Parts: sequence; structure tokens; C-alpha cells
Amino acid sequence: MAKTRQSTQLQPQPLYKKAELEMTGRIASGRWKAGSILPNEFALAEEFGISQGTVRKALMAMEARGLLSRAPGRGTMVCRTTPEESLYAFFRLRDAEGAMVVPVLRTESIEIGEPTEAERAVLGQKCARVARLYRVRENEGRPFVLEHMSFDAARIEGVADDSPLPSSLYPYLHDRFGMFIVKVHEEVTADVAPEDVAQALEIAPGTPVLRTKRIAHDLSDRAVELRQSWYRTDFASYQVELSRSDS
Amino acid sequence: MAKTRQSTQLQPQPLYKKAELEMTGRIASGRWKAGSILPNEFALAEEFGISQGTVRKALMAMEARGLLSRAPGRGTMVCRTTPEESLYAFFRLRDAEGAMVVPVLRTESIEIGEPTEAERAVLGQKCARVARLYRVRENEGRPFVLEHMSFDAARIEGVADDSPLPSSLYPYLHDRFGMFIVKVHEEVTADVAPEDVAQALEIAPGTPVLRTKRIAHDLSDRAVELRQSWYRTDFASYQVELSRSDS
DNA sequence: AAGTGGTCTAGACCACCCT
DNA sequence: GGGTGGTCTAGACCACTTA
Repeated sequence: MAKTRQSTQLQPQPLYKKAELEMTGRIASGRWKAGSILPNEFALAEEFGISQGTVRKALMAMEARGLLSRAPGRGTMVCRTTPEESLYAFFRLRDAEGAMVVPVLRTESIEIGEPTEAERAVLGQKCARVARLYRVRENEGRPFVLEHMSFDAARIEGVADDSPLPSSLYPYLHDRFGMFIVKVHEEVTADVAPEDVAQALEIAPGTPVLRTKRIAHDLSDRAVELRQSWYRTDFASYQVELSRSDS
Repeated sequence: MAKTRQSTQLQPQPLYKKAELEMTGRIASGRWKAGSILPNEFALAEEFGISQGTVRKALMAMEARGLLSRAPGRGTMVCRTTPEESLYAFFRLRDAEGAMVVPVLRTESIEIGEPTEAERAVLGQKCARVARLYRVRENEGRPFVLEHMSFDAARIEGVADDSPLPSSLYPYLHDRFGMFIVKVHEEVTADVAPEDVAQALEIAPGTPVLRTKRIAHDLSDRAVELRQSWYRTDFASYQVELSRSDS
């Protein structure tokens, strides 16, 4: 029966990988929008000219990456980053009991300007103007983090008109500009609060603070955000789970 | 042909999950030792009374967790935590260029004592004695981290006889005591160096340092180590990659 | 040359969700 | 009741490692 093996195994890329790249591209380009339901496995298989099992392998990999949500009876859906819950995918601050602190937005300001050398190095040499977003968040009435974010202004044209932006920035960027951030690199260090940070966080200058530098990447693995944050350490700390296998 | 579907789908656990648990248990118990080659997929399938494809699904999940290493022609091997390279699965300190710092062991001391309340809370109430390991590591001749580690002494009986221990502690624990650490929770905060830490790290008291608290878990998900570390921040920082999907 | 895992296909039954 | 993904099986060809 299974005689017609076309034996096109010469491809450097396995078929399931090609299917995954194709489908990831459709999400990145906005052709498949967040929340929409994909065609079923057999339809995709026919479209790609591969078998249903191979499509499934690609779909399951994308589900594992958090791009898709699958359920029997319902189908396969493009994940929405949207609701507040899902936003905190990259928010690692927890209190002493391990509970997530609720970071309520207190102040926000936006400016457009010339990129610095550091910003250009991250966002790309072609970046002509940067949009900078400054925020202070509070928890239970006390300020606890100051955030400085930089984006290529061309990629989020008109952002200033929406200010104040939603507290959950990434779902907003996804819905408004199709900027889907899926991975961030974060660098954590200890520092003493400089004057301006101390003032924003309402602590004495010289108090130790956590300082993080983040580079966020979109679906195409482009660096799209540069962020620096200063955290008070008196009621929350930075917590992560590390496993063998994530090198 | 495929008529004999026993339809025993009433099981709450899928067959591949049961196979994975069984095989994980064999590694945890030492029945399958690090570095050894497993029987091939068909042999395992016959032993478990399931098909080769189902065994493969379990094996691939274990490979993704970093427990197994698979390669065509060679077979499936239980990962060794051993060589220096692999040890640093949980070591997150990188210099400004993102290169891993080489943490050379400078001093080490071991003591056995009564568990504190905090140690008992993590290591278990049945823990009667704790083995504490104190280390200072240096990089390019400069001390940069002070580590305090606590274990249930009963689980690493005789550890003091091996002092000084290898620089890479986890491979040693794996080989010597079958303690296979696969996951750690780490909590990072900023602090000013207390007197003793400052002395060990050769910095002025009051200098800001990164302080991390780690709880390490073995294959059975037991908390087996409590560790507190203080890092100088002048030539390395704590760096992590975060992805959507790891909640 | 023999044996392994990697890829791919085809098809079965099931639980579940929706209308 | 029709359709979806979840599970499981069976079998094919391939590239690679090892000896």
C-alpha cells in the first residue's frame, strides 16, 4: 500500500519544520490574526501537500511555544496575548510568599527622539527615531518600579496618541501594531539608586535596587524593545525557574 | 487489520505518560545509570506492551527535559550531568559581552549541624542534620561569589570525606549519591554587602551585591538543596532568557 | 553491514465541544 | 450529530554511527 514514498528526503529542512515556519510567518504577518481559528489538520495537510501527522507535529511545536492553543472539539486558535492574565508572561517579580505583585500604572510619559548609540545597537542601525516610554508602577500604593522603554518609532507610529497606554503593554502592541513579542533576554544586576530613580521610587538615594536590562524579540526574532527597569527590593524580588535543557 | 483496539482508553494517564514516568523512575532510582545506553525503541515497546511510536513519544519528551540524549546509530543514552560544560545548566552569570564567567573554586569548608527553621522548611521536617557547604569562587583572580549551601546530611552521608569537592557540584552529587538535580527555583534581589560577605568578596562593606536564594529539586521533585549566594556586580550580571509558554 | 533514531505516512478509536 | 484534536498503532524509507 504505502508504496508511493516520493523519497524527497534530500531537503535540509524537515517538512514539519517548513510547515511550522510557514504557519509562524502567517501569524507574524497578521494573515492569521490573534484569536482566529485555523483550518483543521487535514485541510492544512492538503494545502501544504503533506500528511496530517506531519502538520500535527508542527502544530504541537507551536502550541509548546505558546503561539497556538488547541482543544478537541474547538480547534486550533492563534493565542491572544491580550487579557491581563497572559500579559505577565515576562513579569518575574514576586513577593516573599511567591505571589505575583500587582503592578498598577501610576505615571506615564512618551517622547520621540534621536536614538542613542546603545539604542541603535539593539534596535538596528536603520532606526531613525525612537519612541521612549517612561513609567512608574506602584503596588498597594507604594511605587516600586521605574521603567524606561525604547522602540523604533517607525514600528509603533502614532503610539503617543493612545497615551495613557494600557497597563499591559505587550497585548496592546500586538493588537495595535502586530508586534508580537515572544522572547526576552533579561540581565539583572544590583545597583544603588541614583537621584532620579530614588525620587521616582520614593526611597533614599543610595538605597540598593535591582536594575534589569531587557531586550525583547518578536516572532521574527528581531530585537524590537530595549528596556531598563529599577525595582525597589523591599517587598518583591526577581524569581525564575531554571531547568536542565534550557542550556 | 487494526482490529484489536483494546479500547482501554479509560485510563486517566495516557500510555506515553505512564511510560515516561516509569523510565524517569528508573533513572531516579539508579537502575538506569548516567551514561548508559537504553534498550532500543522496539525492545522498550515490547516490555511495556505498547507500540514503538508511543515509546518514542515518551523518549522525546524526556530528551526535551534534558534527561536523555538520542542520536541515530548510537541509541538513547541517559545524560550525564558530569563534564564541566554541562554543569553550568543553572549558572546564569555572564559578563558584559554575554560570555560565561569561569567560576574557579578558591576556598571551601563543610560543617554538619542542626537544621535551622528555614532549612527544615525547605529540606523537610524529617531532616535531622544538615550538611553546610561554604564556598568562595573567583574569576581571573578576583573573588566574585560567596555560596552557602545546605543539604539533608543523611542524603549525602560522607560528603565531608571528599572535601575539597569538585568545582562542579551537581555532577558530583549525581555520581556519588544519585542525587539528580533537574530544576531550581531562584530568587534574585539586591542588597548591600554585610561585613562577612564584603570580606570574602574583598569589597567595601555597603557595596551593592546581588543576592540569590536557590531551592533545587531532584527528579522526584523533592527540594534537596537550599542555597544562598552573594555576587559582586562589577564584572558579571545575572542573565536569563524568558519565553512565552513558560508561564 | 547492521542497527539506531529521524522523518513521514495512513488509518483507527476516543473524549470533548459545539450547534 | 458532526467535527475537532488526543491517543495509539503499524509500517515505510532515510541518514547516521559504529564496528
